Amino acid sequence: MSKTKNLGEFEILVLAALVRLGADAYGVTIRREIEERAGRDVSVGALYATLSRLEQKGYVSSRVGEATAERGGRAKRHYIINANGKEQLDKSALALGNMLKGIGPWPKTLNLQA
Amino acid sequence: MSKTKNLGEFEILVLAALVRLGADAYGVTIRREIEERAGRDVSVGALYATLSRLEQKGYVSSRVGEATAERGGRAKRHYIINANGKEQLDKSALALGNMLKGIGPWPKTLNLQA
DNA sequence: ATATATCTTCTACAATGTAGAATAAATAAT
DNA sequence: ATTATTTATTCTACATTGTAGAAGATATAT
Repeated sequence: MSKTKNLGEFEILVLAALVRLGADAYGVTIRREIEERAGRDVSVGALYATLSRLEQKGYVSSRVGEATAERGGRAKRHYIINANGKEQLDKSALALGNMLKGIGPWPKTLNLQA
Repeated sequence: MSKTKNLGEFEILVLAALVRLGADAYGVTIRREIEERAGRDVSVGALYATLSRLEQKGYVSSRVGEATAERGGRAKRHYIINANGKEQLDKSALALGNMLKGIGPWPKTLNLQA
């Protein structure tokens, strides 16, 4: 049980995207996942800065991938959330969920209400 | 439809507390609501600074209450979320919900999964 | 070699988060 | 009427997180 440090809102979105994407997670896909699913603009600078900070805190790990791009371009840096990061994400999600449930209305597909 | 400006994580908790508390919302009760329900320490300074900023942005309104305390003490400042603030809160909740749903597990009472 | 495509890093600043001391303003006690 | 006590807000100072866009790196295509 590591120390809880209160993730920021954007950090939460990024960590959630990492969980969703699994092995496919790198800059471009993470950005697209958040923009599409959360309906929110994401600048590249904001994304990488946040990923870097999350890595410094030990919540994610990264490795530079093989240069297997199909049409040229720099190699991808793949990101993966680690146990510590998942733990923080769960805590933040639980706190937010407890505060937000029942005060909708939101679409049925969201199902935040208890 | 006013401009969306991406609420911070703590701002979301505070606005949600205002919705929950309704007319009973003032410093002490807001703080207690977040500490109990979100399971998170809240310093008085952090809370009032955030309330002040939310008011500046037009998301909440406040008024100093009558001096009807039963055992002395300064008058309360009552806070109320306004339509603009509720709109932002809903957007943030929707974005977070869409990213977080299905990646639990969380307690059944949370029901974040779709 | 040079162009083009893909992706990450850097720089600089704005906004949000945080804690604790200080202050204010009411009633209660002497 | 002073002083103590209680309740609550405001102030001060700084740390952390959020943000955008330019710059740089590195691959293939021409």
